Amino acid sequence: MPKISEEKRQARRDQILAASWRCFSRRGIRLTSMDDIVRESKLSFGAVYLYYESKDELIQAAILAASQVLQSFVVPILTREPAFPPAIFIREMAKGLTAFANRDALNFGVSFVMAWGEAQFTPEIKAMSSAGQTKYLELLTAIVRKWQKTGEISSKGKPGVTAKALFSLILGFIVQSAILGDISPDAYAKGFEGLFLAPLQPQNSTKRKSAK
Amino acid sequence: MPKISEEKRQARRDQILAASWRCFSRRGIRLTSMDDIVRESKLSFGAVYLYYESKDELIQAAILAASQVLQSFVVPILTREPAFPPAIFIREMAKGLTAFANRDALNFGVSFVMAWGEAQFTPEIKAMSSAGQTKYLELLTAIVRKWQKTGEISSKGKPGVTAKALFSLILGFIVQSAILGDISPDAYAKGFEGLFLAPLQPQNSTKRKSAK
Amino acid sequence: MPKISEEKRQARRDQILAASWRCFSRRGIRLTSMDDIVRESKLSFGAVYLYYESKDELIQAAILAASQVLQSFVVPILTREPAFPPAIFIREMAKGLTAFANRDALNFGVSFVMAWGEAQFTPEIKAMSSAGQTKYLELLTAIVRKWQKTGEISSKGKPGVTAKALFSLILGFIVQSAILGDISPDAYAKGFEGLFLAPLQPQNSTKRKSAK
Amino acid sequence: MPKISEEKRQARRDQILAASWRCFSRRGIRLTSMDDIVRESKLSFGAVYLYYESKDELIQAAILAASQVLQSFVVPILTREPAFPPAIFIREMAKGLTAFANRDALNFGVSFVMAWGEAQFTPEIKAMSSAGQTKYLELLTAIVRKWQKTGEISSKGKPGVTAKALFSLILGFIVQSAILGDISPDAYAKGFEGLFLAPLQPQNSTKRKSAK
DNA sequence: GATGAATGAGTCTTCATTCAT
DNA sequence: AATGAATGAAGACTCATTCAT
Repeated sequence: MPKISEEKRQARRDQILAASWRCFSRRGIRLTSMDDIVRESKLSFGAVYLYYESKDELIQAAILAASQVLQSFVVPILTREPAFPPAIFIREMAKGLTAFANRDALNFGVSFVMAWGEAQFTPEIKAMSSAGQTKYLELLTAIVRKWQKTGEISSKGKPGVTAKALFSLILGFIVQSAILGDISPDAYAKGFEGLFLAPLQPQNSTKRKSAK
Repeated sequence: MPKISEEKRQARRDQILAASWRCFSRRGIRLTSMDDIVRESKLSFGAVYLYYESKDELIQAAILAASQVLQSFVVPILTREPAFPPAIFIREMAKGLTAFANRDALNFGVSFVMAWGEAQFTPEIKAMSSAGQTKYLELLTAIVRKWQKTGEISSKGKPGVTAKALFSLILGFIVQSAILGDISPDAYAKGFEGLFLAPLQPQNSTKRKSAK
Repeated sequence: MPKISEEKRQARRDQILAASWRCFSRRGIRLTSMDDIVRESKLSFGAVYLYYESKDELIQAAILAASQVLQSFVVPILTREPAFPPAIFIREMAKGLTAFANRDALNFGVSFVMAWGEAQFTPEIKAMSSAGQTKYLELLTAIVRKWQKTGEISSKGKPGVTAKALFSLILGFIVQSAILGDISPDAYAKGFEGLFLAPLQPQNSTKRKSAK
Repeated sequence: MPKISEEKRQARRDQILAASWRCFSRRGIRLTSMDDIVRESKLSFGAVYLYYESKDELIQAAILAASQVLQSFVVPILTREPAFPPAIFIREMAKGLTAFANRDALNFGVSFVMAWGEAQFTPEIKAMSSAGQTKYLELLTAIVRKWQKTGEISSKGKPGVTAKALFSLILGFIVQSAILGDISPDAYAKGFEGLFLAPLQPQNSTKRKSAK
C-alpha cells in the first residue's frame, strides 16, 4: 500500500511552503510564478498541484503557515505570567518579531506587508488577517488590564481602546523595520518610554516655549 | 504636429494617474492590467504609453502622486505652530489619514499597504518610501522636542528615538484601519492617553527610576 | 480612427473560422490545439483571442458557420417550387451534401459527425443542432405534404411522421459517406426507389419464397 | 507471483471497459481523463495500464466492445428467419437500438456518434467501423433480397444499392434519437410506411417508368 | 499627437504515463 | 500483481508593449 504516510505528506507540504516563501521573499507574491516555486522546491509541476489546487490556495496556505510560525514566536510573550512590564514587553515583542523576520536567513519582515496586501483583495486572507488581529488585540487587552491593576499604566483608559494604541506600537515596529530597517528592539523600547513616561511637570498650558 | 500645451500635458498625466488609482483600489496594483487603466482613463493604449513608458513607471508615478497628496493632508498638522498637544495631535493625524484614505470615495487605506508592498521589490519605490518615512520622522522629532520643552511628555527620551514610537502610532492606525476598519480618530486618541505610564508612586514593581 | 472596419473585422473572423475548419478536418475538434489554429490562421494568439473569447466559443462559431454554409447548399433544394419528385429530391440532396462536404478541398463530411459529437456535451451546440434538425424536419414535412397532394407518395401517413423517415435518408447518406465513402448521389437515389417503389404484387404473406 | 486466472483477467478488463463507458457517456471520450476512468473503475492507475497500454488502446477496446454488444442486440433481428416484413423490421430495429442505447442507463446515441467521431481520425477505429457497416450492409442486402422475392418491396432495385437506403433508415433513427430524442420505434415504423411511392396511376408527373 | 489591433513570451493548469515500493 | 505519487510536456489563455495608420 504505497499510499504515502501522513508525515511524509506533511513534509512535502512544508517543503513546498518553504520553497514558496523563499520565492516570495525574493520577488514578492504576485511576481513569483508557479514555475519559480516548482524549481525552488525541486519538485515537479504535477507534485505541487498534487498538494495545492491552485496558486491562490498555495498563497493562502503560505500566509497561514507564516502566521502560525509568528504565533509561536509571539504568543509566549503575550501570555507570559506575570505580564512583562510595559517597556520590557515592547522590547521583547520587538525582539520576537525580529527573530521571526530573520528566521531561515530570509527577509520575513516582508511577509507581513505582503500578507496585508493580499488581504485587501482576497477575502479568505482578509478574514484570516482580521481574525489574527482581533485575537492579538484581545491578548493585548488582557495585558492592559493587568498593567492597570498593577498601576503600571494609568487606569483611566478603557482596556480595549488602549490596546489599540499598544497594538500600533507593534505594527509600527513592523512597518518601520520593513521600510527603514534601522531600528533595534532596545532603542525602540526606549522610544516607547520616552513617549509614555509620565511628565514630571504639570502640562496645563503651551506657553512654556520661552524657556529655550 | 502642434506640441500639446504643458497644462494639457499635465492634465492628461493626472487623468491617467487618477484612473490608475481607481483601478488599483479595486483590484490591487499587480492584478490591474494596462487594459483596465486604459479603459478607466477613457484614453487609448497609445496615449497612456505616450505619457508613461511602462507599467512600472506608471506605478511609481502613481505612488509618488499619492504620497504627495498625503503630504498635503498631513504636513499642515505636523508643522502646526504651536504644535498640537499629544492626544490632539494623534487625533488630528488619524483624522487626516482617514480623510486622505476616503477621498474620491475610494478605499485608499489600501494605498499605503500597496505602496509598502511595492517598495519591497522596486528599489525606486523603496527609496521613495524611505525618504518619505525619514522626512516624517524628522518632523515628528521636532514635535517631540517641543512636547518635551513644554513638559507635555517626559523629557527623558532622545527625541529621534521617541519619534519612532510616535510614528508607530500613526503607522499602526493605518494598518488597523486597513485590516480591521473599526477605529475612529477620537477613540484612537483616547487609547493613546490610556497608555501613559503611571507616575512613580509607591508600588510593588521594579525600581525603574533610580537606575538612570 | 484606426478602429477596424466592419468588413475587415468580419474577414478576420472568417479567416480564423476557415483555419479552424482546416485544422478540425485534419485532426478533429478536440485534438486541435489553439496553437494549431493560430499557426494555420497565420495570426497570433492574441489576435485569435481578440475575436473569440475561448476555444469553446470558437468551436461553437465554427459549427454555426458550417451549418449556415450547409443551409446555402441545401435550403434551395428543400424549398424549390414545385418540389422535386421524391427520387430526384433524394439525388439532389445527396448531391448538395456532397458538394458541401467537398468544398475547399476539405473533407467536410466529417463536420456533421463532429458537430453531433460536440452536441452531446455542449448544451449550446445541442440547442443549435436541435433547432437545425427541427427546421429541416419542418421543410421536409412540407415536402411530404406536397407529395401526398400530387399523389407521388401514399397519402396515408402523417406528414410529420413520414418526414422523419425522409430525414433519415438524408442523415443516413451523411453517415455512410463519412464512414464508408463509396456512395454516389445517383446510386443512392436508385437505392431509394428500390426500397420505396410500390411493389407490383400484393404482399400479404411471406410464403412467396419458393419462387427462386 | 501467481499469474492471475484468465477469467479474473477478463473480468478486470470488462470492469475497466464498463467504467470507461460510464465516463464517456458523461463527458465524452476526449474530455474523459484516465483519472476519471481509474476512479470510476475503483482500480488504480497501475491496474488500468496493466490491462490497456494507453488511453487510445482503451478507447479502441471500448468501442469494439460496444460494437459487439450492439451486435448481440441487432443481429438476431437482422438474421431472423423468416425475415420480418419491412415495417415490422424497421420497428424492431428501432426497438433494438433503443434497448442497446439505454442499457446501463447510459445516454442514447452517445456511443454511436462518439464512435463515428473517433473513426474519422483513428485508422484502427475507422477500419473497425467500416468493417461493421459493411457487414451490416451485407445482412441488409440479404433481407432486401428476401423482400424482393416475397414481393414486399419492388424487385426493381439492385439489392446492394437498395440496402443502403434501408441502412439509412437505421442510421437516421440513431442520429435523430441522439439529437432530438423524441422518436418512438412505432411511430418511426409508421413514418417508413408513409414514404412508399404511390403505384403508378395517371399523374401529371414525369414518365419515370418507361425509360428504364 | 492619438489610436487600438496585433504580437508572442509567459502564466497557470491538466493529464497521460511511469516506476519505486 | 497492484498501488498511487510523481513527472513534465503540452494545453488554454493573458497582457505589457509596439506600430501601422
